[in-house]
Amino acid sequence: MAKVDRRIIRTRALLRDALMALILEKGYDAVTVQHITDRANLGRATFYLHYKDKEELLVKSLESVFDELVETLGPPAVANELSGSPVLAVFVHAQENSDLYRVLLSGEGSAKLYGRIQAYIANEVMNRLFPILPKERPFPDDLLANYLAGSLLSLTSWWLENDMPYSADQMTETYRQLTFLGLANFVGISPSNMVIQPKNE
Amino acid sequence: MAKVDRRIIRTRALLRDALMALILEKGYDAVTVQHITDRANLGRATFYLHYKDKEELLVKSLESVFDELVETLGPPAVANELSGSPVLAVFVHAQENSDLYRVLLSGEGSAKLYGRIQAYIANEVMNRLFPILPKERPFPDDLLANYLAGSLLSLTSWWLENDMPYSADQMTETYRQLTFLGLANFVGISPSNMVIQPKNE
Amino acid sequence: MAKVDRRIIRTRALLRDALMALILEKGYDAVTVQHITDRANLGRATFYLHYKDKEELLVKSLESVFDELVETLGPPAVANELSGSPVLAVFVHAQENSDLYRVLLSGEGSAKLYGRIQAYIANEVMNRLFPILPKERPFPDDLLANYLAGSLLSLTSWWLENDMPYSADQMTETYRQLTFLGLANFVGISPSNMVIQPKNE
Amino acid sequence: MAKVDRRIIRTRALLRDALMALILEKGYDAVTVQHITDRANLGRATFYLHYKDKEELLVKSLESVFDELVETLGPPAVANELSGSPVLAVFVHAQENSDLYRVLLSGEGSAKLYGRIQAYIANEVMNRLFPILPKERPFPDDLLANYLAGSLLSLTSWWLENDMPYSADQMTETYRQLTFLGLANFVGISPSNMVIQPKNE
DNA sequence: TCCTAAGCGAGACGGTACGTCTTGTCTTCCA
DNA sequence: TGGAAGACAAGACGTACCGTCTCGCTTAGGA
Repeated sequence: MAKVDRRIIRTRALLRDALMALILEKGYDAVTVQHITDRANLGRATFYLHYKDKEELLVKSLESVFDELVETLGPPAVANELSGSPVLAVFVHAQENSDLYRVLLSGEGSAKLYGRIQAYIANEVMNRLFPILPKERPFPDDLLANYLAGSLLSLTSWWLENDMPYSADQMTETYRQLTFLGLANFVGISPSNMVIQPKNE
Repeated sequence: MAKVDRRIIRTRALLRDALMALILEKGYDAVTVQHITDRANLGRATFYLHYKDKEELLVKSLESVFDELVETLGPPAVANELSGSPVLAVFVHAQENSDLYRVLLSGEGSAKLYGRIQAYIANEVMNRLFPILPKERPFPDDLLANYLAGSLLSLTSWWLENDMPYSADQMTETYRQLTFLGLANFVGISPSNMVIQPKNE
Repeated sequence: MAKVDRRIIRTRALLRDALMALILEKGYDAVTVQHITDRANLGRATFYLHYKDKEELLVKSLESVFDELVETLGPPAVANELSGSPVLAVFVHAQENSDLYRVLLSGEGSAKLYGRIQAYIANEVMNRLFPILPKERPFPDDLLANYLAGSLLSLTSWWLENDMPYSADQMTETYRQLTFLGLANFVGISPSNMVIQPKNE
Repeated sequence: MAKVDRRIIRTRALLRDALMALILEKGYDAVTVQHITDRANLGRATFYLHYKDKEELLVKSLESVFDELVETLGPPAVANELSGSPVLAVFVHAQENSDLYRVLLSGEGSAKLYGRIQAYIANEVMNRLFPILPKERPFPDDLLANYLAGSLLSLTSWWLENDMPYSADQMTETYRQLTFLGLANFVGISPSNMVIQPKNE
């Protein structure tokens, strides 16, 4: 078994922490490898012993952050009974790591990253929500998963950028109302120019 | 009045076209100023006579693309009666410029860009939709606008990445159903773990 | 015709001078490109606009130094009558550039360089001396040329390393006596163990 | 007395052999410590347990090669009667180790090395030749020793680089003729521009 | 129609970051 | 204790872009 040198653990933690701190300070694009290693008190060459480039460090580092989130969710099978809403978990996690999320979701994070997070959430939606929905669904699963993930991230972005004016519970409820009940329930009408004829072909 | 040299028009058009072509070929980040000017048969220094950097050229260039879209929408005031759904217009525009949208929305576009587009759409939503909604709305306007814009972009992304398996009309209807009628209308239930108690404070 | 930017001339001169100064200070191997450009007040990248690496700068720079020497020799054809001894010219040139020669010939210069100089001199010997020697020569021309060049450099090395205890004239005469008259003329004997039987085959 | 671990002997031999093989393959400068230890199947750190750097290993290794040569010469005192020409011994040794000499003398060897070998030979010349020469000598001893050593190395270089077209005996004779009898004996003249007036001061 | 200010091509230059390579030191384990 | 393995700091390498800056050429549009 590959026994990992304890120094490696330490070095990687230093790099991860330095990267996170620097992203929050100046945005992902503006951070250089030199900055990271300076902050971590490591040689620049050492960086390359562990990661191919900035991107790889970021991805590996985020994995550990999101692994935390996934752990709080528990196994998909029993999620709906035991562990409360996974949506709530996302808002809570975002609240606890608000600095990080703020950077990732809007402004300075790389677009690749945003897409990756959305895909990640969409995947979780598929695993957790769909098993408890009726078999018959009028839309393709991945369309739906993508839509729900995108909506969730939009709300989260707005929430963080406006300094979290509501509680995580309230945001969860808002999300539920918007996605499950629909706007019509609240505004009373479907505006006329939204009513279009189904394409006849 | 300072009459603008025709060469300036020409040069800027060449730069814009070169940038667009190159983004489609290799993604925004991978494009360099040198690439752009090579493609446009211009000197690199010439680029800087017109734009501060790649970003500025991109933004200015996209403006012209989206101005096109806005023109098809017509003035907000009469939108709901005359010009059909603005949502449909977005899907149609995305279809007509699918290569461009694909790059912008997923993968290689800069995150800043994505945010800017979302904000742009959110703004249009505010201008066009809200005047025809009831005055009383249970959510903050910008939350709603952001949510609707995010949902629209999510659907558009999914659509383009899956090679547009539906018509623009169908996507518009899907969007309407999801956002206005809500998921509950289709799946019949609001899953139990989504029902949470409003925070009492 | 390629009109060379005057800045280029200036930049190359700065680089050459910086290299020479630094070689004298710390030896060729210890000089880095960064050192050179720092000394020359130029950006490091600028170096690479002009030379592939340190070696190329050195070679190109030495060419200009030795071109100077060759100019004082004049054309080979008339060398023996008009311009005095080319050997003397070498000693004089070495004296005038003693710092440089000291570095090149012993110690810190690269071996490649030493070989190149010897080859250069050997070539000049062929061009200048052989035309005025009798046609019949008992040794191959390049053996002889190499021998004479090597001897000359050996003497020059010794001379410089011992702080030039003789004049350039005296060194020239010494060289002439050793190579043309031979040791036997001065020590009277050919030591017994040097007398070997010609190989009969 | 500290009995030297047999493993140490073995390790050093491996390092020496690896270095020699690699120098022949790619030249001294291009060889790295990593290359050496890879070839020797040793850890890189092990190298530094035994030698300060590449240079030290080289010098120590060459000592053993040249110790061989010195052994064939026997003690200086009786050299002239018993052991044949030391010059011949050099040519023979060079022939037997021609690959090594080729690298050391021309092209890729370090200049420091070349100088060291020349100094080594000059020293032997002083010890072996001068005792059998007349007391009165018109040139400083070290000038002479250096000259003879330089000439010998020049000839050896030429010989090896031209694939040894003559026997070691013939080279020895050539050397004797050139250095002891002088060129004048063969070409008949001392060219006019070599005749210079002694400097009167 | 000329002339003059401008646009432009060409490319040198100072910078900054990159990812790679080598060196020499150190520490931890194994035989 | 000698050696293997390899983490690490240091720092040079050559490359790639960036944005700025001249320098001349050419050319459009006002005199």
